[in-house]
Amino acid sequence: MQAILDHFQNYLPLTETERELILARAKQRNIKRRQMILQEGFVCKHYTFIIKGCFKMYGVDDKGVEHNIQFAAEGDWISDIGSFHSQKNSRLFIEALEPSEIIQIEQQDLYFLYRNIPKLDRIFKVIIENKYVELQNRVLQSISSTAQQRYVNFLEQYPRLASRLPNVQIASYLGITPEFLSKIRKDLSVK
Amino acid sequence: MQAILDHFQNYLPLTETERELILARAKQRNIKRRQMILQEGFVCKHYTFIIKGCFKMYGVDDKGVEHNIQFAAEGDWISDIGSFHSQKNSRLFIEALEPSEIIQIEQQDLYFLYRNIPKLDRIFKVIIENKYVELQNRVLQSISSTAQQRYVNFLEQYPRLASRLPNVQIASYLGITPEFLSKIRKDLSVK
DNA sequence: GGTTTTTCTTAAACAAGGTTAAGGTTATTT
DNA sequence: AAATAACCTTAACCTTGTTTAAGAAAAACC
Repeated sequence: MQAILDHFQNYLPLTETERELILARAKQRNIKRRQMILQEGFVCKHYTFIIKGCFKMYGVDDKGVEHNIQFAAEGDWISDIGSFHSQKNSRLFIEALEPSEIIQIEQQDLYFLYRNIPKLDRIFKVIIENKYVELQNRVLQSISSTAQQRYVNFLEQYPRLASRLPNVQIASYLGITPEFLSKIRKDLSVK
Repeated sequence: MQAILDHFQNYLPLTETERELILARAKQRNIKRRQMILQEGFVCKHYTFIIKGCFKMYGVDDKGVEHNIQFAAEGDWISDIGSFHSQKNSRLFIEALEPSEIIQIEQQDLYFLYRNIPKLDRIFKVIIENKYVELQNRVLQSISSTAQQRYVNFLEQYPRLASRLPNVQIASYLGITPEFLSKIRKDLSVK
């Protein structure tokens, strides 16, 4: 549980009282591989912080194909922010790709923490600003680059993830078929 | 200038003192069509709020082609958040598509406001959360839908923007050529 | 109000990426 | 340890989107 305090303290120092408030409202869980912590049609009840392991967040199209919106590993947050705040049903899934350890905070608890620790507004503002910049780069890539460029870029930007994830998952993240990714990898290895 | 106070007060009420602090640090400007408020190779100095008019934010690839990352009109904020906070050179441009009126806050002034009005952390956290959700939907679309679906979706989601922008700009935003957008429009009109 | 610049469209040839199907390999599960 | 399921690759064929070029229509500028 110390992990989440350390995480916050990377951004701003916390007092002993603040740390206690947070710990009282954060719950630790173990998650099995393939287990889902959010499913389409349900409200996203938690902000989830990953201590260990790896998750994917994805949508499923009318043909039943999964499309990976995001990966998250140690030290990342994952949740469907839209559903979390609006309390409307999500159209997304969040699923463990590995056996994982997480810390979860429920919506009402997080709101309580925001009210009692104003610092947390700042911390989460900065966290999401960073995620926003990342996502914006991804949008730019997706409208301006070929699949091969996007793949090479993914390898450079997330080497740890790349070596840890099956190519099927990476292909889904890049918006291409596994077959085409296979071709790209062949082309790259020939060069 | 009242516009920016109204905007903040959509999120949370402000005291008279807070309103004065904000006004003292926000500067109003008029911008001509085609004028740039950010260019590649420069640091993004301001958070910009749009009172009237419309802007595009874009990157330019090695062939000199522009790729629109984002449009922003009345009531929106626009800035290269990454460059703004890191004070590193931006790789993006922000350019007026129409004669516009804006309010700008410099980095040091915004940081001053954050320090003196903790509420603003909350307000900007919520603003960027909303923008994050929007962007995430766009990523999902871009990895899961055809150009035609993305165009139809754009028309539905941003009807005001769609009728206000030239198709060339929309094509750039969708990640397709103007020629292909033209074909899509023809196909849609035949149905 | 006329001129220049941008915008929109069409079409043919081409490239990027998808689909289907099949076989081989590596992980997981029991 | 065997059996099942997931993963990776190849290749032929098909679809989606790009390129190039050219002409018409509409805006913006002076």
